[in-house]
Amino acid sequence: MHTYTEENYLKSIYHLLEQNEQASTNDIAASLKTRAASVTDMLKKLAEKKLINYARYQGVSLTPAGQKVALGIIRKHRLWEHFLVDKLKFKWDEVHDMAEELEHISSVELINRLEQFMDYPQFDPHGDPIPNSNGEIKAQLLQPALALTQHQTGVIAAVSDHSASFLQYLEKIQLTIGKEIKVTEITDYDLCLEVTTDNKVLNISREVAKNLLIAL
Amino acid sequence: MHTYTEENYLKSIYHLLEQNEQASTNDIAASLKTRAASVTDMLKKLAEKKLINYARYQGVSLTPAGQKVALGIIRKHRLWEHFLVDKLKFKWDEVHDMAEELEHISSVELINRLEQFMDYPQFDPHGDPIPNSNGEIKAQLLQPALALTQHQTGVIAAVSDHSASFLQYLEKIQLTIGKEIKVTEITDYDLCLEVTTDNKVLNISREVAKNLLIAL
DNA sequence: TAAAATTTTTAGACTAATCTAAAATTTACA
DNA sequence: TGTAAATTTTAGATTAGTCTAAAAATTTTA
Ligand SMILES: [Mn+2]
Ligand SMILES: [Mn+2]
Ligand SMILES: [Mn+2]
Ligand SMILES: [Mn+2]
Repeated sequence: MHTYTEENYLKSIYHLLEQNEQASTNDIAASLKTRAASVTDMLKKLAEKKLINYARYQGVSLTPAGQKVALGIIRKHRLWEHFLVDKLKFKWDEVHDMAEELEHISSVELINRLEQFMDYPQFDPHGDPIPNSNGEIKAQLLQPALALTQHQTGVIAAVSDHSASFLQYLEKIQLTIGKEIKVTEITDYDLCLEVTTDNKVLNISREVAKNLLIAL
Repeated sequence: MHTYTEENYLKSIYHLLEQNEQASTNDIAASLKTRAASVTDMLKKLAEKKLINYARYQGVSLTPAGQKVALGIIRKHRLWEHFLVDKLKFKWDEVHDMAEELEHISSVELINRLEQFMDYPQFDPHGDPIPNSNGEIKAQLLQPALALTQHQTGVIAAVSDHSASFLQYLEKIQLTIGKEIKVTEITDYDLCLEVTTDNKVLNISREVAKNLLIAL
């Protein structure tokens, strides 16, 4: 169908447009660890195949066809991550690189069976929603823990930093998906939040609170 | 480590040497659906990397390093096939093409966990032995059902034709792995064998009997 | 054992994806 | 508003893997 590389470009563009409302040539290059000149070449090719809308110097958007491909890859990535954690007992910080390979396994039937085998999970190990087999994805209503006011309570639903070091840190301090936290104090002078969970009191930096997403 | 293509060449050479004691340039080209000229190029590259022993016009053999890579790919192929049949409930004639892709997923830890998840299976769905994580593989003692004499009994252990049509036929007549069969009559004039299994009498052609492997 | 047939290798070209360096265009701001 | 800075595109090369056509080597066979 499409090459491994084309799939990665489409997924990358999708993710950039999720956050930035803009997917620039340089941003795509950075996210794929390649060069802007290479990106321009590929954008022409993807436009030729009607997977993106592209005009020189004007940035890109995904066509419905391109969006469908991107969501198919994201669906596979997240279902495989769920499998690795739920069935093979990997930790949530260990699965991303394996899923980067597994997401390109072409069979749609395989991924549908895998989904059934795991009883139709709705979220991946990092709290991200899993698109269904029609490419439909539930928008999540989330806010950073940083936005919580004093004495407010919330449930950790996802993370916005997927780096292994951040995930390992959260694991260590036991701030994982599903945990309820209460902001017991906000200290202005040292930029930290005091949160309480499981009757334990923790101090987390504003940087950590920014990347910890709370269900609305 | 090695490219997808290099891995396929090594696996192909391994399988050819299993059967033929010779892996010719043309045989490799046929098995990989490519051209002899392309094979020669790749053989030079694999020799450069010390994965095969190669001298112009003299054919090839695998070095210990090449053998190890080949067995690693075969291990992954067979474990994934077992997963697809045992856990995802695919039929034995449906899994080969998916395994051709999955065998190139690089993580060794992933395949070891998958093996553990399935309780260390010894054989894939077609009766082929699964190499262990050290690349050791048990040699199977098998003979074609065709070699059975009248009134002799044997257990079906594997197949030597892996085509979907052959596997579907065996499924239909219920001659599957593990079944005990007894040769009740050998008819010289129409080239068929009469076999009895589960108190049912079946007639199978010599071609089918040739590809049905019996444990010794 | 020499010609014929077959197999294998070489030569030269093509595609997908990448790169560096330079040119073109857009954006920022003095 | 015009110059400087940043971004993006083009030009020209490179690498892995593939191809066809032709040459070289081996094997078969008469
Ligand atoms: Mn991931
Ligand atoms: Mn994830
Ligand atoms: Mn197979
Ligand atoms: Mn098999």
